[in-house]
Amino acid sequence: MCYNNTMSDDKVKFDCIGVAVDIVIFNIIDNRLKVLLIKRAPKPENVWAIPGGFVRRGESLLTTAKRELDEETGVKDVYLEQLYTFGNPERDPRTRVVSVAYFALVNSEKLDIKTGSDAKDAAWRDIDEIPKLAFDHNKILDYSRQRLIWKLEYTNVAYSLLPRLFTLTELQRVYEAVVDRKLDKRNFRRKLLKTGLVKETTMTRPGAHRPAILHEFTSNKAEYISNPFGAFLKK
Amino acid sequence: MCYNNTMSDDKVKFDCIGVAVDIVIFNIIDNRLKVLLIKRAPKPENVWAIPGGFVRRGESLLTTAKRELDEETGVKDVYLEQLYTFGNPERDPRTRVVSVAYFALVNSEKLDIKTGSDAKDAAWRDIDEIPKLAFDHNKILDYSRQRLIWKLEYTNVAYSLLPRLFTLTELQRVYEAVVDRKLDKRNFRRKLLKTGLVKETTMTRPGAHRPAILHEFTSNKAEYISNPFGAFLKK
DNA sequence: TGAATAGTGTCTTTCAGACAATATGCC
DNA sequence: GGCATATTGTCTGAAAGACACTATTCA
Repeated sequence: MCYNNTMSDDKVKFDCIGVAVDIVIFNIIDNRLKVLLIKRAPKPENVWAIPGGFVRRGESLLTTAKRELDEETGVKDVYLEQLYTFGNPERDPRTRVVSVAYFALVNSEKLDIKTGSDAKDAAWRDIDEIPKLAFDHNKILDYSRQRLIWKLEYTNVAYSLLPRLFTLTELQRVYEAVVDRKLDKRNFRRKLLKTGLVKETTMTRPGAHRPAILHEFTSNKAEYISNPFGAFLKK
Repeated sequence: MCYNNTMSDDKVKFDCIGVAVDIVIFNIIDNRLKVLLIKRAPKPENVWAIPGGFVRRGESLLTTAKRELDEETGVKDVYLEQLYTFGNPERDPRTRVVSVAYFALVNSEKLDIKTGSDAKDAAWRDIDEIPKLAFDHNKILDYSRQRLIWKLEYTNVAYSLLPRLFTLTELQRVYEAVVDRKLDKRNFRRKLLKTGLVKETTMTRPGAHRPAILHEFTSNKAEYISNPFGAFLKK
């Protein structure tokens, strides 16, 4: 049992439960959807897991998430939102821990994967090649995958997964990687233009063949879009 | 600081944080969307709040939510889902408490509002007449309102807010109460039929005028619907 | 000029949104 | 028959979904 320290008629008594924040960090590498996994140093040792740690005194949940994210990837100011809270009594065999899961979207432009004190190793793993993870982390990952699909359907967060300048084909590859399905190029572009999500620049991507026009997002703030992809991304 | 009780190389150290579950309980009364509020007996005293309590040893978050719901309303087997977790360090001035908010949908058919030991008083309050609540409960309520709208757009959970048999006008009133806007009767029914959400029965509702055909839901399991209201319920 | 990728338009069907008259039961 | 509520259909514009050819650059 825990108690707070204030005067007696304000006394609060409650069971002692650890509160942790775990983060699913998504990235697109080589047109594939990847997740950052770490190999745990603490128990359970040498098992893959998603990054996370306990909430510290005075930290909000979001602050904890940002700190963990910075420790693992060295990035700040990325897309980050709360996902779900997992609290089954047996989810951590060591002691009672409630995990508030967050999910983050980063792009490869200026990533810097560190190996923090908590982790022996870190690696980007393809979403379709996830090993058995510690605790209930596979469940958390399933959940975050669904959320990501939904986010691409109804918001503009795709900007978080790409560098500032990109081609329309690259953007389509992001959507295809997330929904795990080929999309029709003409319909995708028609739909995309209606959303007002992106605009052309005057630059092109030099390549082996016809150069593609580079685009940028009209907004780098997370928001709902006016003509969401909704049904378009569904089967 | 808290520690678990196992052997030393499994030792886990973490700050002591209370984990509570608070529940937003929605109901439709007289065609208006209502929320169950309680008047607190513990500090802060005599302030309205949404029902809730600490997670007990061995309880999952969902179990806690079900227990609280039963204590407050006497109902079981209602629609209940996790909403969001609120964890700002200052949200409870007594001590550090993280609140996992749930939201529940009940119907008036067999409600039994109790006054539990924690609450001096309980009342259904109109969603548009919510007083200043304890802690950050007003924020929780705002959040749950948004979630409810979304749920009606994309899932069949409306069945939770109505008795087994209902008229189409009554169902429309539920949607109107939630989105807080009048809907076109013909378009609503056309859209509704496409969803496959409801089916006719052979019974009618006796009344002062032309009787309406009673309908029932085709499914009483929460699920996404195939032709969601989506855009229809938006402005 | 051939290879590879970028970019573009039409047709059909379905859905959203606006709109008003008829049907039925009760008194 | 009058009243109150229940029930039903059409038209128009927008979006979804299927589908194939032309344009440009480089080697």
